[in-house]
Amino acid sequence: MKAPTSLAKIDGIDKKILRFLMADARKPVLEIARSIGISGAAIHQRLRKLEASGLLSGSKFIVNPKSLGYTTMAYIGIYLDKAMSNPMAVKQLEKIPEVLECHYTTGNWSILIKVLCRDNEHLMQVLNKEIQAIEGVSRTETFISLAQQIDRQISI
Amino acid sequence: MKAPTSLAKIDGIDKKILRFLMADARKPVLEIARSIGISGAAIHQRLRKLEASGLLSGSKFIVNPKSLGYTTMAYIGIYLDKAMSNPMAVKQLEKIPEVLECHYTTGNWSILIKVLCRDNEHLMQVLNKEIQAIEGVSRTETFISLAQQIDRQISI
DNA sequence: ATTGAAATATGTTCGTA
DNA sequence: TACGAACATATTTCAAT
Repeated sequence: MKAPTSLAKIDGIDKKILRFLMADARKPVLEIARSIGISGAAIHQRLRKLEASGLLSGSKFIVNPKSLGYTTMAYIGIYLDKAMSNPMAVKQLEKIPEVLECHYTTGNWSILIKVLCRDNEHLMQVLNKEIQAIEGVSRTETFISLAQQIDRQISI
Repeated sequence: MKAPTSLAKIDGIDKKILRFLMADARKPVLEIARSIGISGAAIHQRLRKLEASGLLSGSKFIVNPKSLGYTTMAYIGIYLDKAMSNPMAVKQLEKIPEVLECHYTTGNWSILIKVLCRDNEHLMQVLNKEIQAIEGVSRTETFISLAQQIDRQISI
């Protein structure tokens, strides 16, 4: 992945290609080619350019956490002591596999994290034994997601 | 995607396959086969089973929003009037492309959303002209993400 | 930037163990 | 489940426009 120095210029064909692949990363380039009416080689070249520009940062298989028994998602706002630097806290949070996202935020908290746990009991363990155990964490506020109703990427 | 009726049973080989594909959805199955020392046909068969079980819910190309000029991410807690039902609000939020996630949460707010905007001004527009305009939205609290320091899926 | 064609590699199915 | 072989597709490169 390259850090973008300037904005990527993409045209309508790029957008069509991206929309296909954002929905299904394994869609064959030749299928896309037939759908939008240009050659496979052209798409291949465009994808190389998009990747080189840093606009494409890879692809992922999506696993359904519920199939693995992970049904409890929550956001946790974390208050940090002044003494505790954000990077130090993040380093500790990285070691906790249940922490899927970590944001350095404006507002009440220093940090907002998203965690995924098997159930409420597991969430409680993670809160009490993992998060609260981090030095510098003074207080937390937890918001359990009862349902995730929207989940998507930037619209192209 | 199938809703999981029971927990998926996956073994070490399944995990290895998933780890490869979660990191790079386009990694050729035959490459994975060579890496872990079983035949491509076996992996193919396992992937079909994992998909049928609902554990695999597709794949995505990841686009870097910064390359498109989207640099401001924020979480917004939304207070809904009692009269406004959650599904009605979600229906309106779905129409706003800047809204990437929407959670029905416990705690202070009725809804927590994640939005992605070009800049602070764009965020302000979305807040004032889109979110606040939704009937039933009484108040919002915004937390801007100054930096996202962790972003990953469930660990397998 | 795009194309078609050639060479290489992969996806997919199937019979068998 | 896993395998290998056979067939169908896809990826990748390249010379030409």
